[in-house]
Amino acid sequence: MPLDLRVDRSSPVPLYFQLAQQLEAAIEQGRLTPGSLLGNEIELAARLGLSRPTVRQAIQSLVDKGLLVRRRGVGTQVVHSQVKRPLELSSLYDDLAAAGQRPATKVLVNTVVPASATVAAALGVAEGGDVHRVERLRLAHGEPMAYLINHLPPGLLDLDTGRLEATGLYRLMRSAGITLHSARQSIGARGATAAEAERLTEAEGAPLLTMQRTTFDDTGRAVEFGDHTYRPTRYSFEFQLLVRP
Amino acid sequence: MPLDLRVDRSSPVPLYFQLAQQLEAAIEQGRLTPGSLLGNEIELAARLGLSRPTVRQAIQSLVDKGLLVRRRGVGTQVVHSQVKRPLELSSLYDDLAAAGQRPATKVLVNTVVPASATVAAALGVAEGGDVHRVERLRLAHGEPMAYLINHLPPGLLDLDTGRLEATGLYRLMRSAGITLHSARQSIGARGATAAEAERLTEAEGAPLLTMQRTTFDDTGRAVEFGDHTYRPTRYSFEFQLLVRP
DNA sequence: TAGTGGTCTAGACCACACA
DNA sequence: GTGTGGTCTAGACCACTAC
Repeated sequence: MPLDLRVDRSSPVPLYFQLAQQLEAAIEQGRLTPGSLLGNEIELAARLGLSRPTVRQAIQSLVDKGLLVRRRGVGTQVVHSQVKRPLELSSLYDDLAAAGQRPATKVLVNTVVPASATVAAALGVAEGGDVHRVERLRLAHGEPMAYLINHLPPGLLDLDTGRLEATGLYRLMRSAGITLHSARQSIGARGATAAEAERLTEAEGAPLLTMQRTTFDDTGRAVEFGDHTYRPTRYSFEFQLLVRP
Repeated sequence: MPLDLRVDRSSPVPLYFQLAQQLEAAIEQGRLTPGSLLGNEIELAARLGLSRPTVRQAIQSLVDKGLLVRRRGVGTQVVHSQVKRPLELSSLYDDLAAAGQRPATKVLVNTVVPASATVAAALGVAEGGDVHRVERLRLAHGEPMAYLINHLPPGLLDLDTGRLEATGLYRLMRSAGITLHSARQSIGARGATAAEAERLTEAEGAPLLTMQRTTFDDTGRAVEFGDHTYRPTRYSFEFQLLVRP
């Protein structure tokens, strides 16, 4: 049975987007099986009463997501799954909540401090100038999982301790109207210092997973610099990435 | 002075691609400065003798790369730098060579073995069936940096030890006509076992950075499963990522 | 109000894969 | 040869931003 696709021209949602959503849902629900051909663009456009460029735009967005593959002379095929979500700038809090881990946050430090050389360089502010410093302990099922140190430029955000404990930093930023654009990350490992060990209830010298990240908004301004340590027995970085064509 | 843009209609290179390349080069060379407006699409199209959709396609490709930002009612701006390269599926060998680290590879194992349960699940082959197993020690400046264990489905590739020592595994795959599509990665940390410690000239229990990765081609077939350990004093994962809009 | 990007149309010709 | 996606055109109207 052919797919039941239709678009609503009275909706404010763009036509290509409506089509892309329906195709994605069909793939997710298995109504479009991996490896199957989508049917050619011209016929699909005619069937839906759309122009070919509009149909192409819908298909292209799913190709960009890695769900479809196009081959000239062959057709458009559904990728043999394995693809779920590309790497994205998600907060640890949301990741944990999505995994059903009942995350909790304890804000241990929330203050304004003079910027160290490292922080100043990362945020593009003057050394010794004011920056927000936040230190948080992230727990799952009551067990410490990560220790998060973040620095933010002054005046960017109202960092309320209560809200920091109820949600993630990125969610706070987005709801403050900040458009996140890109981030530069470095992931490594090292032995825990005595202070780190105590915070995370590990032994001194125990292996820790570390991440440093600077996040930029769409004007190129650095909006956050994070220095995080994770207990590797409790957390690892899982992600999917697509090969640029 | 306005940008000197031009397209060659006799070239087999698509017009939108020619334009995108020139804009990207202008950004990279600073002839288009961060924050500057690109000028509206209709005028740009008229100036180049192109249609607006073609110009839009060029601009869109740079937006996807994170180099430009479009705002309705405002215009198209060059992002305030910081953006260099998105996360991509590169080989450690190429990364090291690009950083001028004179990488070297010692192939320690290159044979066919029966698939373990883990390998069989990752590659989608029968447990106990034949798979290629490759173990390599990666060195930089003569120092061990990583120990790489890879499994590949049988018959996919001619795994010549000489070529494995001269280049990276991904380069070999691509030159064999395999179209890499996506990969699923997990990055973590743990203490070194006695065997791992000896391979990497570390102490037993020393922190190691670990990565497991399964790579898929565009038909959805798993083409490689890697289990790698890195010396965190010598290597960390550095990458940039873009926020999906 | 003026200017921008966002969406959409109805065609056209070409390059490539496959039988 | 036939069918597919890849590229390109010359318009149109709309939504949002800034003044």
